[in-house]
Amino acid sequence: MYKNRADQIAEEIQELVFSRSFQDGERLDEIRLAKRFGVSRTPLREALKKLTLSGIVEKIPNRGVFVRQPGPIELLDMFEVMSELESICGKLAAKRITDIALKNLHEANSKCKKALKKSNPDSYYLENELFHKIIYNQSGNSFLERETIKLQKRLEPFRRIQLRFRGRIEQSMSEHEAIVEALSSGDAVGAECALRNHVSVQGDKFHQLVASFNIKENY
Amino acid sequence: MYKNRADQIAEEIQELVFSRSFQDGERLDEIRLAKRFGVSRTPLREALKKLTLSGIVEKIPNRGVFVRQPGPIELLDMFEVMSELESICGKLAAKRITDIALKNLHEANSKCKKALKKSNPDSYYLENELFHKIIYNQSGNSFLERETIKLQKRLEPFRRIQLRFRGRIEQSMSEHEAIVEALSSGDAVGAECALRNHVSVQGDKFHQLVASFNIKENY
DNA sequence: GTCAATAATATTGTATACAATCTTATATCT
DNA sequence: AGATATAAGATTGTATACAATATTATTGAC
Repeated sequence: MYKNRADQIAEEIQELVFSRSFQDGERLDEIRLAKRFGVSRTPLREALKKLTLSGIVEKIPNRGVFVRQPGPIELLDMFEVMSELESICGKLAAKRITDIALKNLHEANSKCKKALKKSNPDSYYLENELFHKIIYNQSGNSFLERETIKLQKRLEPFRRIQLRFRGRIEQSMSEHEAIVEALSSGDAVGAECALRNHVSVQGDKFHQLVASFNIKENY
Repeated sequence: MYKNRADQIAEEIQELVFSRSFQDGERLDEIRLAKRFGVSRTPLREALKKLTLSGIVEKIPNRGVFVRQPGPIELLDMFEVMSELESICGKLAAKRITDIALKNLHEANSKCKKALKKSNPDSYYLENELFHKIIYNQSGNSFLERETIKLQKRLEPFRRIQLRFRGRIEQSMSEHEAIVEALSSGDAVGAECALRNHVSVQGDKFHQLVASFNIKENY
């Protein structure tokens, strides 16, 4: 899959940041990381550059690169954009979705239901991801699809935690029904609203998001 | 402003791509470019990596990097997203804009009018950019602001050409009035629609965009 | 004792040299 | 003559060495 070690290392470091192995504000020492990954500074610097451009780390000239976890405010901002992007995808998809994709969407939704019955959050997350990706794709706008996926990836760790809260999966599932319904009947406004509401962080979800900051996997 | 030569070179190459000094599909030879800019391959590769991640050039492993000008379809996709982003900024700004910013918005709009009277497209473009940036900023969402500016920059060369078409500036100006009106009265839906319509590429604008592909500066 | 200046240290930024990989051309075999 | 295999060439990818710059520590003067 990967062609060069640099991109591979970028992904690995990103994982370490997402999993909080690297704390916020921590400096990423080029030389130490190079030794850790068994490479020279050159590919490691390329990896750090990539992470800098995607906003996961911050580079201060002649000082070093530092981990930059989004704070609550920035995270809320990102979720706000995410909900708008998804709602746009839904709006466009309502008018553009193909019959085949609609069938696949139903199928993905069924798999979500099965995961819910087995009360398997991880499985639900995966099936849910496919469900949403079908909608991104059926927006008929490749650029929008790519951008939405990019942000989705960045928010993934936080969404995953959210699904762990009691009742969240059930609520998510019932919202899916409204989305499918709207897309099936070509109701652009309905799809738009259903998706915005599905993704946006408001009410209880806000508190859950803030709470997720302090969650330790131990408990 | 710049700290390292690599980022500086990235901007310069980007300019060359935007100004079509580098044709679509053209290979960017690392060694030749390094000589041209008087640096070694290392900073030049960093520059190319940056451009790759922003999508301006495409990197094929072990083959090289190639200029990748968006085709008409991709460009339409990007404009569709741009109009939606702007409309979101407007929707949010309608509820969040400060009195001071509203005053600045009026002022920026006045300057646009002056540029229109002098029939100075370049001046109009600059003032217009400020006008829009105030709205992005007053969305109260920093992440949205950054993302919108990023896309705006990428579409800049095309928007600039569009403004050259007869009557386009006058039309743009009258649309501004509706935007200011909506934002002043806190009309979220009005601002949303006005901005989407202002930016989206439809009708005549579509043909102008397609036509701009074949425009030579000589004529 | 405190402030400033200079030296020492550490870290990033760049250049060059080398290795790996892919493409292309040529030669040989069927 | 065509196809395949091998070798030559070109280009990217990586390692290492060096230069520039910023930070910190130390020394000296007031």
